[in-house]
Amino acid sequence: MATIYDVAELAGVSPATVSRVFNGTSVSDEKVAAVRDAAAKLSFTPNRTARTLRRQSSEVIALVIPDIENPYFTEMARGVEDVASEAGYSVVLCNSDAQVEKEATYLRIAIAEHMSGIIIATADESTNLDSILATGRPVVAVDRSTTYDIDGVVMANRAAGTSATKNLIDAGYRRIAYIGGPEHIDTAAERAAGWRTALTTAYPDLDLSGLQRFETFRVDGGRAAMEELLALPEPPDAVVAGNNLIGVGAIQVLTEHGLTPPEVGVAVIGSLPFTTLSPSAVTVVRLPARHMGVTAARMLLERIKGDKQPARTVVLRNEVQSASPRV
Amino acid sequence: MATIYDVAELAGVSPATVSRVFNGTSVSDEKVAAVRDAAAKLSFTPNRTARTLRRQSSEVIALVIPDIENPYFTEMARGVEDVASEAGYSVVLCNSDAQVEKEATYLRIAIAEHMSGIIIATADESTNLDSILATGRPVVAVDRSTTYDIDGVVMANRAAGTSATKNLIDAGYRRIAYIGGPEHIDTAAERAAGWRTALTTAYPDLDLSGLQRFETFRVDGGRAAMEELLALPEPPDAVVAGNNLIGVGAIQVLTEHGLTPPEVGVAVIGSLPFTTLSPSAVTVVRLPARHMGVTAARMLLERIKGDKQPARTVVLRNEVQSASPRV
DNA sequence: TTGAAAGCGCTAACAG
DNA sequence: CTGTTAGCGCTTTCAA
Repeated sequence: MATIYDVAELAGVSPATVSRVFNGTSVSDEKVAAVRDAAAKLSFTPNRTARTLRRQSSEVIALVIPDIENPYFTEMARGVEDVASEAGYSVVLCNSDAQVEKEATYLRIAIAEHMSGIIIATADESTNLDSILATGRPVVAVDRSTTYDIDGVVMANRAAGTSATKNLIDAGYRRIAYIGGPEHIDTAAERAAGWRTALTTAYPDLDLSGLQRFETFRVDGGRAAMEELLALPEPPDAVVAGNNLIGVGAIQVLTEHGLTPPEVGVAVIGSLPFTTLSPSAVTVVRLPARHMGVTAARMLLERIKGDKQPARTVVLRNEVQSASPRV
Repeated sequence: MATIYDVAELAGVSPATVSRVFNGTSVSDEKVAAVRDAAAKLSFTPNRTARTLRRQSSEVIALVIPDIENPYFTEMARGVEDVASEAGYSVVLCNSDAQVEKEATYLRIAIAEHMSGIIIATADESTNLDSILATGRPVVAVDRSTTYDIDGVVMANRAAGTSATKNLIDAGYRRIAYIGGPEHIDTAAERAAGWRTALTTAYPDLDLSGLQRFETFRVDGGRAAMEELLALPEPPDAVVAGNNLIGVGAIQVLTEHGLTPPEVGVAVIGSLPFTTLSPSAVTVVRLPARHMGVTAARMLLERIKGDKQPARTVVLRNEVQSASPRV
């Protein structure tokens, strides 16, 4: 690997000049040319590690998510990546697997590797951001809010819960169950609150007990909860799924029981990019995951550049795509 | 940020001793204790950048994939990550977006950041690995084979094409189309070859012209091709999808046309983790993506540790999950 | 505009 | 077992 010294020697200049050429500070045209020539001849690539050590920061941002296999998060990652790479930053994707310890490890690595910022969808409400914040690095929370005073981008979760439920109500369903993620994740709690409000407003006398399930935000969570609901003495006639994967699990179980969607109403909070369902069978509250990633990345980049305004939280609107009316 | 000098001073030892404590070389028990104490007091985290610069290698491996939104690749990433983090390595996920230029950028970063190895599913047959190989870094190819003499892990692609097709033949279909990825990607070509062999063996007089489509390995590719096939004067009565996303697209279009699967036979090469189809409607050739990631990571780690045996290629067997027989 | 020189924080000889 | 010391390759004052 050629170093800046090799290039300097070949170009007949000082190492400092080579550095300047690669960092865009003023150097005479001839020397620029000479340096570029020499660099090309030696196929020189600046050593980022050395630069990082010297500068105490690197053009890398960490994106920490709880489930890399969830298309919702990969779609978000796409958004982050597009903005970041546009700005010359690379993105390190870290999968916390919804475990606080794994997450802590990645946070430690982010510090030790001098990464310049973090975008994080926390694993848990117990995620500790103290040490990372103590280093002064900007952190943007996505998808889930935190108790810290930092920038955030979230979905309109309560509204999502409400519109999903209302949609089902308008379609004529009544006993509408809700399957959400872990209760202590605010995203899940908010969506559940939206469901409860919509339902009790429409049917004040409906007994909600047994109709609400908290599960993992995964396909198996949706499956388990749906099986339970179906086993109820008085099963629901519709269900709101708290996220995309729960929706998939619930629909799978319904299908297996011969209850293909409009028969039991289904509304899913989150898109189902890879379903093969007829698009009109299920109500989908689209969550703009890519947009969330884009927004978070932009905010982070501004902070990295030194923006000092008070912490902001952006709430992203969602869009309901109704199922066709029940026949 | 505390440095080893701060820790050394507080612990009353030399910086070298601190370094030794954190790298597991022999230090007397008392000093180890003193150092650990001091480190804890200062909440010291070793600076990885400095270590990397000094050691000329870091415990980071790059995983370069063409589509981060494809569950096949994220499942693989999971496998890589599990093995890597077990061994104390972190994984940087790089999305080449099937573009050779983006891929080249990431490869350059991998060098410049001293990453110790690369696992890559190449974007294209024109991917150039020369410079990365010139640095002596181990590279493992996954999913797609390359022209380089390096380790690889691939699926039994031709066999996958054959069994998918045979399965459909056994179910009584005859005009079986094939929708695959770009012809110049060997994965796609091999699967197509398997389809062709199976079909011409069973029906030597069948005219295959028009029945074969090369598209992008994405949902829209599957959709477009399926629409074309359906518009044929003599449309196929079944279709083999060359990967999971193409399968999703094809099934979507069929559903929209009222031709739900067993009506038109469908076999998909690759799993459909998020479909809501009744599992018995479609034949799935399961590709062990996670296992591919695990295998690749293990091979890479061995190479990093200095394994010098000749390049190996591992071919992973797949497992067919048949649709129920046509009624 | 350019060069000399001093580190960034760590590791690895080399002595002791 | 432990300390001293010389860099890894780069950036960035400070002078010229």
